[in-house]
Amino acid sequence: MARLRDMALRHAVLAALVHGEASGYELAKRFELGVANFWHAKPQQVYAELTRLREAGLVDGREVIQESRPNKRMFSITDDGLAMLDEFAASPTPLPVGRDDLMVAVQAIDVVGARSVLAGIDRRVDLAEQKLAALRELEQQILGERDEATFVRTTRHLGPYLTCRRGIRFQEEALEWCHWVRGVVDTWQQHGRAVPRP
Amino acid sequence: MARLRDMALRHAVLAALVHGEASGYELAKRFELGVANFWHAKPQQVYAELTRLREAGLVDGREVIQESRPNKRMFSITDDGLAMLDEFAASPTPLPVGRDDLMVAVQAIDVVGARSVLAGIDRRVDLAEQKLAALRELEQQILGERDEATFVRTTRHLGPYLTCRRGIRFQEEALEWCHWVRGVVDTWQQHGRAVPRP
DNA sequence: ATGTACATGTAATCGGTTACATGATTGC
DNA sequence: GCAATCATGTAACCGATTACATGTACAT
Repeated sequence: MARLRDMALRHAVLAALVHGEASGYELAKRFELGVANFWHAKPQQVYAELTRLREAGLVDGREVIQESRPNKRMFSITDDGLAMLDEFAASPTPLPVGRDDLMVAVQAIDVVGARSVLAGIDRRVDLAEQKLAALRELEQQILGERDEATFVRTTRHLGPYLTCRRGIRFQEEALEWCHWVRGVVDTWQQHGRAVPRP
Repeated sequence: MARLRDMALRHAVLAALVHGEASGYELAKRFELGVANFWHAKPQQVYAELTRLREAGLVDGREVIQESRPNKRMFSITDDGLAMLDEFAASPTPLPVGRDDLMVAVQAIDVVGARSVLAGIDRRVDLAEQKLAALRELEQQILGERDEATFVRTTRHLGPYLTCRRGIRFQEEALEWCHWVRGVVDTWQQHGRAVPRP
C-alpha cells in the first residue's frame, strides 16, 4: 500500500464513489463536465488519481471485459477509503479562493473600453445558463416526483442534493449579477463617464 | 523587453494598477487578503510577477528610498501594459471551475457522519462572515456618502465597485446556503436516515 | 467517408503553494 | 523584551493543464 501525499483531487474522487462503483470513464466525464458540481478535473488527472488510489488500497478496481467496446475498469471505495474520507471531512477547510478572468476584465472596465467587457458578460450569461440547465436537470433526477420536504425525510443520499443546490444557487446569483452589471454600465456610459461636469 | 507566456496572475496585477501606482508590498497585501476580491495570490508570487512585468516593459518600477523603513519599489502600468489589458478584456473567458473542499465533505455526508460536516459548515459561516464584513467596509469606502444611483452617474472608477458587489453577493449566497443546509440536515437526521420505513 | 462516443493513458509544462531567509522599526 | 508591520525575495515542490497517443464501434 503506497503512500499518498495530500492531493486535493483524491478526496473528491473518493466522494464520487460513495454511492457505488463506477468506471474510470464515467468518473472522468462527471469530473470534466461538472455533473460532479462539487469539483472539477480533466480525464487524464482522474485516471492518474484512480491508479494511485488503487495502489494505496483506497479503492478496488476490477477489469470488465467487453465485446463490442474497449475493456474498462470498475472502481469502488474500500473501508480504508471510507476512513480517509471520514478523516478529511473532520478537518477544517479554508475559504475557497476566487479566481475568475472575467472579474479581472470587469475590474479594469474604466480603462479597457466597456464594449469588450460587456461582450464578456454576455458570453458568461450564455455559459452560466447552460450550466444552470444541466444542474436543474440533475436536481430533477434526484428529486423525481417528490418535493423537497418529502425527499429530505425519505432519502438516504442527501449529499448530492445539497451540492447540486449550491451549484444552482451559485449560477443563479452569477446571472443576476451579470444582468445588474449590464444595467449599471449602461447608466454609467450615458453620463459623461470620463469627464464628469463640474 | 522579455517575452511573457500566458500567465493568469499577470492580468490581475495589471488590473490592480489601473487606478494609480502602488508598492509591491501594498499589492502583495491586497492579493493575499482578498481586498482585491477579484483575484488571489501569495506575496511571493506577486513580487515575482512584478519583476517579470517590469522586464517585459508592462509596468514601470521606481525605487523609493525611505529612512526609517526598508526601501520600496513603486509600480505603475505602462502604455504597453494597458494595451495588453485591453487585449485580455476582449478575449473570451471560460466559466471558472469550482473547487471547494467543503463541498467534497458535503457530497459525502451520507457516509462520513453528519456531525463533522456540520462542524465544517459552522466554520465556513464564520469565515464567510469575516470576509463579508471586509467587503462591506470596502463598499462603504467606495460609495462614501453617495447612494448607488448617484455613485454610478458620477464616478470614473466603476470597476472596483462592480467586483466588490460580486464578492458581497457571493458571500451572502454562501451564508444562506449554509443556513439552509443546517436546517435540511437536522430534518434528515430526525427521520431514520439510514433505514426509511416501508 | 466522417465524426462522435467509448476507454485509457504518457510527457512536458505551467501556475500556485510551502518553506525558508533577512533585517530594520514601531507599539505593547 | 517581544510581537507585529514594513519590505523583498529564493528554492523546492505539488497539483492542474495542454499536447499527444491509440484503437474499436456505431450513427449520419
